[in-house]
Amino acid sequence: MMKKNIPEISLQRLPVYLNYLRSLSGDDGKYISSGSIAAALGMGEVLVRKDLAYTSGTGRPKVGYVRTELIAALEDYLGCNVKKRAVLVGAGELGRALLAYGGFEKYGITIACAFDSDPAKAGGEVAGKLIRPANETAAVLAKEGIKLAIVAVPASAAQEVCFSLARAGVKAILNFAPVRLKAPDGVVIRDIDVAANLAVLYNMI
Amino acid sequence: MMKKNIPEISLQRLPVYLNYLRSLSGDDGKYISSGSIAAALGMGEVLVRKDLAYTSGTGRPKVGYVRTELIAALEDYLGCNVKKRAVLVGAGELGRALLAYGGFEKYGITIACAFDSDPAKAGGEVAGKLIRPANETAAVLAKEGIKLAIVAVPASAAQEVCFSLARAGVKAILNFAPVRLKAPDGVVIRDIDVAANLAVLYNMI
DNA sequence: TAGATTGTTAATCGATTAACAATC
DNA sequence: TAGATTGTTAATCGATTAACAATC
Repeated sequence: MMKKNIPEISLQRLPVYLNYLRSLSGDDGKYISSGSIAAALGMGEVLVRKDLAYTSGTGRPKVGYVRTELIAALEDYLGCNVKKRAVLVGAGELGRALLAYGGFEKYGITIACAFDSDPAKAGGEVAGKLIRPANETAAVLAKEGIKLAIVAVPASAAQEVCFSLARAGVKAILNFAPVRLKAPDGVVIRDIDVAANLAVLYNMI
Repeated sequence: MMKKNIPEISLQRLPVYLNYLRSLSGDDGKYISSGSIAAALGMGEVLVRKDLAYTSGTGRPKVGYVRTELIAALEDYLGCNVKKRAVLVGAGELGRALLAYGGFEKYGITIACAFDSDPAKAGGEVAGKLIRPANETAAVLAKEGIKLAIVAVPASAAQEVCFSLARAGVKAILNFAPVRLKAPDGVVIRDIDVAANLAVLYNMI
């Protein structure tokens, strides 16, 4: 299903490199080596080179990588230059915070609108984004050809929402409800359970 | 540093089991087998047994695990019954959503208060939780002996915030700023970059 | 008892790291 | 040229899965 033959775990690290490279200013020099990236991020330098090799961001022995070229290679590989639209389902506290969050644009992703099953919320707007009634979901997704969704509904509703999104053509779901969602055929899912993450950290102290 | 000798990756799965077991109702039967847990969560059954063995939630051949005992073992192992306090730094959109989020209580974690460097926000309240001025951070953390923090400040400020939290005695940080934070000695960090997660998903379609 | 399920030991698989030849 | 750095092949490490003995 994955278009590219990069291991998922390497793919997940690409945004980390991209963020770091973007955070450097012009006067950090034109070139950057895998060793200095690795040191800054606390990783092994061979790992960095291997990951970067997947993006075909190609370095030069002795000098390293041209920072701007590497950024461009990563952006290109990750599809940052492809305009994509996503929807958000569940306009509760977290949902509204995500609607207002501008960080998706870095990756070429725009949140088109939100859906909520509460009629009292429908019609409202957050950060200029309309909250629509849940029963319009399938129609809007089909009409706009949207493939990405963020789920921020209560745990009890999440799996059902996931199935309807899949029926409406969604191919990737980022889920914030604290349930492990079963993935419908041809749909990729990533579950982020914020509270569980903090609980796990506590156990690592 | 980790108190227990469980692999981190197993530890991260424990909340998944716990959520699933809690979601079952009483009339799903007294016993549950590793096989049925595995099937429900889409994982291997040996993996489930190995993970559960770390919690000493011990099963009986032929019958499986007593669901309530297993839940108790997981809660106990994860420290859900130990009352813990956390603070939130950065009361922006996401920060305020997290302040209002009740999901931490499942793991025995209470968010005590928030801090924000914007004087206009200080003094405000979200879900009954006070937003205090950033310059009170060290004093409050020391006084309350708080070890857990959630960081939801802009990327440019996150590393500095991380260092001050560490100086003030924080041992674990859940970071939502899109930067890989360097971990001060004795501090564990988990970075969650929401936008990057969605971008990665798009590349897995 | 027979059969189902656990817990554990051994085998496999995949990811990371080490070694090193290529090269600018 | 010599030295630094890349890219790749081989070795290591750790996690998952398979096999199976123990047992209720």
